[in-house]
Order: sequence, then structure tokens, then C-alpha cells
Amino acid sequence: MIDLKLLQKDFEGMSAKLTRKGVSAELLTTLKEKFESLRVAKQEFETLQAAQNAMSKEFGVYKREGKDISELKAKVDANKIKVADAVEVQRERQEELETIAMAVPNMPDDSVPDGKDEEDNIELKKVLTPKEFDFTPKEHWELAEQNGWIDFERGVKLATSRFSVSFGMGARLERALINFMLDFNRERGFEEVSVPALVNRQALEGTGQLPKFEDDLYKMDGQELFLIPTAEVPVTNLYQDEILATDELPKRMTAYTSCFRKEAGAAGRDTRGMIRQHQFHKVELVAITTPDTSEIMFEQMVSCASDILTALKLPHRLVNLCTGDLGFGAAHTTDIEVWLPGQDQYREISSISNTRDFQARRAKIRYKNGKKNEFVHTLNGSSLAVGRTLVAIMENNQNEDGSIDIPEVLKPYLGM
RNA sequence: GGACAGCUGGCCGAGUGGUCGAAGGCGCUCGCCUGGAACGCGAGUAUAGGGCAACCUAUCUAGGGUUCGAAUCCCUAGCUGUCCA
Repeated sequence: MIDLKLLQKDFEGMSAKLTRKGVSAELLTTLKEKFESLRVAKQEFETLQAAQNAMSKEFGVYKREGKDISELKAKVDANKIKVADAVEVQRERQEELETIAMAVPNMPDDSVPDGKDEEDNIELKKVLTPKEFDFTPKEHWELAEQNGWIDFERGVKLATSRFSVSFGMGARLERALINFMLDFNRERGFEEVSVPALVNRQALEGTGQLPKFEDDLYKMDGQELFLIPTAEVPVTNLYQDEILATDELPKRMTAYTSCFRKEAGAAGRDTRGMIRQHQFHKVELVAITTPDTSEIMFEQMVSCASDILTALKLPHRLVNLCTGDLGFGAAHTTDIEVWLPGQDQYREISSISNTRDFQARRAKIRYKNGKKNEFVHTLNGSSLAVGRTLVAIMENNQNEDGSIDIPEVLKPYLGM
């Protein structure tokens, strides 16, 4: 959530930043007014409640001393009605404010380029040069089927479209990749955690998926539980509503989970193959830091993900997402795109974001800065999307006969 | 699935309608004591919000209710434990 106090203090500054994310100045003005009117309502309630408390105390004294209470009772009864009204007003205003405030995205950093969509993202650097093929490289679904690694039809039979099944070496490679990534992350100082794949509404509000993006989530029938779209949700929310000691920070965690997305807005995109599935494996990095160290952590997380690709000898590039492509909660994001020779283009395989205090404010994750409690910074990033990594291995390591070379670093994980 | 018991501050634990934001203990912080430490002694020690000082509001698992007034009574949910299926 954006800082509503800051909005009061520096309306111009915040409005300039949020306009770049398509938030209108009118909405922000409304928000500012609602915040102020909530403050007034709170004060009114507190004044009335203070009177009520004082009179109730007096009531006790009267009773003990055996005085006549009828006059006091009349006063207190009258005030009680006022208190009830004030509570109602306050609740209404609170709700109005939250409805608006929870749907406002994070402020983009100044370093985020303006832009409409991924076309406007800025390439930061390339790592490893794509290999020249002396034949036309195939796309991964062709290779996957030829090698018997992935069965797209049977996935659809079991569930619906955008589900697939891995067999044999395909399945083993997925498992090897997950283990390799988790080990790699652990060596970089990220503690492995294993978390629930179902979370409640509060968790999703904490990280920003709700209330705005409910359409893309799978919800349990008749229960306020959702399948996680990313491990970022359970892992970040581990510390929801907690005040962490400074020496506990930074918290660095890595988790492997399945992720579930309806892909409601992606009809027709990537319908073939396993680029865009409703269920996919992902190894995630999450960090919780003090505000002054979050950018250092960000660089470490980007390096971690990029170095995994380098270890797998997969060419990739880093791009700085533009305002139009930036996610709801992110202040800035670096995407890592892996080279897919079959598709003859770079495709997203990881996304690393610093949300600064945006999620911390929603999830109430704070730390003790001396005597004061302050919001932490939270960061998240994939390292990596497992299915897409497998796709990249297939396409980059293919031979003319369709066979695929196994990356050296994975061989120990495959007993080779 | 059924029955019962419980959920209080960092931890343990007292508290069954008003003087309880909460005794006592442990822990922690500071001071005294000491060559240094332990022991002992003294003081302090929840969180959030508003004024940003006095002070006020909220919080004893969560949500609702009764009452002038709730940690304390009632209802619902969650969790934990014990027993029975």
C-alpha cells in the first residue's frame, strides 16, 4: 500500500510518480480527502469514547459510595448512542478508504523507464552469446515430443488446456533443476523453506495479488483459500504482522513450489508448449531487509538468478521493466530473459522486484530501528521458472537429430 | 465425527463484572556491589494510532453480543491438549 501520510505531506511528488503508472490525480485527491475524513471521524469517536469511559468510571465510584445514579445513567445512555454512531461513521470511512487505497499500485522508481508494454523495456546487459546452429533449431514442443519428455495431450486429458505431463528424463530433469536451483540459492545464503500451496485472503492482500487480481487466482469452492500464484505469497507473508529484530535481518529465503494461475488475460498467447501453463514449478527467492540495504540485496538476487543460467550455459539478458510492464507491487523490476533459438527470441524466465515498503505496509512487516518500528523492504524473484528453464535447455542444447545434451552441472543430480 | 479442558505481556503464570494494560516470577536494560564475574540490592521493561507534551483511544486468540462498564458473562470461529469413536 502506498504511504497515505506521505500523500498528505507530498501530494505533488507522489502524484507525479503514480501518474506514470496510470493512476489519476483525481483518484489521489479523493484518497487524500478520504484519509483526512477518516482521521476526523477517528478523533470524534475517541473524544466520545473518552467521555464514555470517564463516566463509566464515575459510575463505579457512585455505586460504591451508594449515591444516586439515575442522572448519570441518563447522561451515559445518551452518550452511548453517539458513540455507536461515531463507530459506524468511522467504519464506513475506513472501508471506503481501503477499497480505493488497496487498488493503488506502488510508485515506480525514477530509474524505471516510461513505456507501454514489454517493447519499451530497456536491455541492461547480455550474458553469454547464443550459439550458431548449422541447422534450423526446433521449438521445444517438437523436441519434447520427439524425446518423449513431455506429453501435452495427456495433461489436457487429466485437467484442461495448459496442463502437461512430464515423462522419464523430462520429469527427472525437472527434479534435477529444482534441486540444483535450491542448492545454488542455499549456497548464496538463502535458507530453504517449504510452505503451503494454499493461502488465505489476508496473505494475498499482503503481497498485493488481492483485491485487484482475483480473476487470475484459483479459489477453493466455499472456502477463503486460494492456490498460490507464486511462492512469493506464502514466503513473504511468513512474517506478516510481526516486528523483527534488526539482527534478524536480512531474511533470505528460497522455496520451491508449484504455482497456479488462471492466465485469464492471456487467452491465445503461448498456447503451444509449456511456456504458459496453469500449473508450473518455480524456485523463488524472497528477501526481507532494512530499507538501506534493499538495493544491495536486489543486486544479489539478480546475480543469483543470472548465475544459475550461466552455470547451465544458457545465454540470457537482463532488462529493466518499463512502467507499463511493471507489476502492481514493484518499485522496479529486472527481468531475466533466456535465449530460445527455436523461437529466435529472448523470453522471460525470471523476474526480480524490489517492492520497498509497499508489501510491508500491507502485510504489516516491521523491524525495530532503535526504538522506532519501521516497515521493512521486501524483495522477490524467481530463480528460476523450472519449466521455462527446461524449455531453454531443450532448445539451446539440441542437436540436429533432435537429441539434447544434458548440462554438466545437472549430471550429478541425474546420477550421471 | 463426539465429549471435555484451555488459549493472558518476550516466556511462565495470577486474575470470574469497576480502583486491571493487567499481581508475581523468569528474561532483558540501567545503576550499586566486585580486581572482574556470579550472587545480592535498587530502578525500569507490551504494541499500534492520534496530539507528537501532558494526555487520549484501541488491544488479555479472532469476530460478534450483554452491560453505564468485560481479561472476567454469552454466542460463533480458529488453534492447542486430553479422552471417546
